Amino acid sequence: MKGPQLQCKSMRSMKKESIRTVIVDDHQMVIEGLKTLLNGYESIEITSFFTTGKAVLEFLNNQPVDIVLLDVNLPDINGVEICKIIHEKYPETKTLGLSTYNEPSIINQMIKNGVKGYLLKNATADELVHAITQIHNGNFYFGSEIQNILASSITDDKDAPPKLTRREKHVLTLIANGKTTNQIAEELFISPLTVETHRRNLIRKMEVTNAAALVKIAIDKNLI
Amino acid sequence: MKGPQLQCKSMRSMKKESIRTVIVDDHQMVIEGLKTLLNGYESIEITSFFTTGKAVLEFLNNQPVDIVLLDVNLPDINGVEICKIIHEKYPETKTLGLSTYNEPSIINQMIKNGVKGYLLKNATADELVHAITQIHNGNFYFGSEIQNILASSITDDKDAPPKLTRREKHVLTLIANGKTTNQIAEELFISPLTVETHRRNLIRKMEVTNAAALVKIAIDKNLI
DNA sequence: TTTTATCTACTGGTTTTCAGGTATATTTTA
DNA sequence: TAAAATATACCTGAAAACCAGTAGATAAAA
Repeated sequence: MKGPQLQCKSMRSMKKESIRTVIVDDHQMVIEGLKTLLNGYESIEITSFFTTGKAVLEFLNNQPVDIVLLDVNLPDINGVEICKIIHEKYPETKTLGLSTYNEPSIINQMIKNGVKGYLLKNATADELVHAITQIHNGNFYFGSEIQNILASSITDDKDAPPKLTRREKHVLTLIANGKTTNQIAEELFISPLTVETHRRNLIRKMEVTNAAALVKIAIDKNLI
Repeated sequence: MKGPQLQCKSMRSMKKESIRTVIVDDHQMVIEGLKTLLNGYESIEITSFFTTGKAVLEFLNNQPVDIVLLDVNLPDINGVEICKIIHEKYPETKTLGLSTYNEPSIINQMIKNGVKGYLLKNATADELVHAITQIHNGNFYFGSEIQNILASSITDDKDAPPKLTRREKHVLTLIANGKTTNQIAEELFISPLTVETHRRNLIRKMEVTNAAALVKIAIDKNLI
């Protein structure tokens, strides 16, 4: 399926229309790696690269870009947030998520925020190029590992965000810090009985049996 | 068992003697990045690269290597372990730790296991080369960020490993899973009273006041 | 403007944890 | 081998957590 569909595209410009791609990653080594991996592929042009979310958003303000290779863990802005901003402000620009770890909840959030594909950083050059090409053609691309992760996380329905209220999150944080019901009540200027209620609701919502497990699950789900 | 490197043995005086370096990282992108970054430097020769700990240990069995660029997070063997093995079996070979995150406890363990230097993956090419050169000359090299991390972690004395026993770690894990003292006792075929003792010792050692905080701290310190 | 969600508060009860101890057999280490 | 660390076990009593149900006051959403 690779092959002679290159020239049929009814090009807007002359030559081969290359896919304008930018890289966002806070690690120089990864940036270099990506540049090297994509070096031999003429269809893809690395327009620029950035180590912060702020920088790439500024750039997009002035320059049209086809694909953003977006690392999830950035120093300034969360990758999930950047994803959202990009797709709201620049609907033409497509994002391909990249990360080291395979956290279903993050991937899910990225998808909700409009990411068009997702790869782990151990991807090969071919896989990377394939992903970029697919996404540029309006398709989605998720590596097989990612698909497995997503599939299992959907069937399990596990990382479904249990929708904690603001107050509950606050109480949860205090519980995780070792505060007792009475201490929490003092701190929040409410009755210990109320704190008990929140505590109960947290344990029920998170489907656990005590505070220790509650804390663990909460951390697992990045709620703290 | 490979033959054809025999004649290279006595080439100290030929040109500049290059530093035989191997890369261990499970991410293709990082490997490519490292190769690219080190490309222009003739003094450093990337002999080979690996994506697993097992592979590099096998290689070292047959080939002498000066420097191992060692990622901490590998799929099979823990980077900390590999470090230890390498320095025990191949004292001539020096390791330079590489990782994304700056976890003082891990860096400390690596140092204990003989690592000669440590860099974050956002290091520049110059920094990398400088580190490799320094280490090859018998010095240590730790990036300024790492030094800060180590300094603060020493003064804070915070991540001091509270030295949990095997049994205590086991109990800790079960507590984090929401098990009660009695359930744990059943599972481990010991008296609930014993479990209570372990629980109390855990809470004392970790300097917290209850199980919820215990779980949080334990996760923070990567004990679970 | 209903309806829903959230925060708040209470009663009454059971279970679990936490903090002080003590103590013995086994394993590790110096 | 002697000493230290570890794993095991027990006791008591107080504090805290947990369970189940109810319900009023707001605040947000339909």
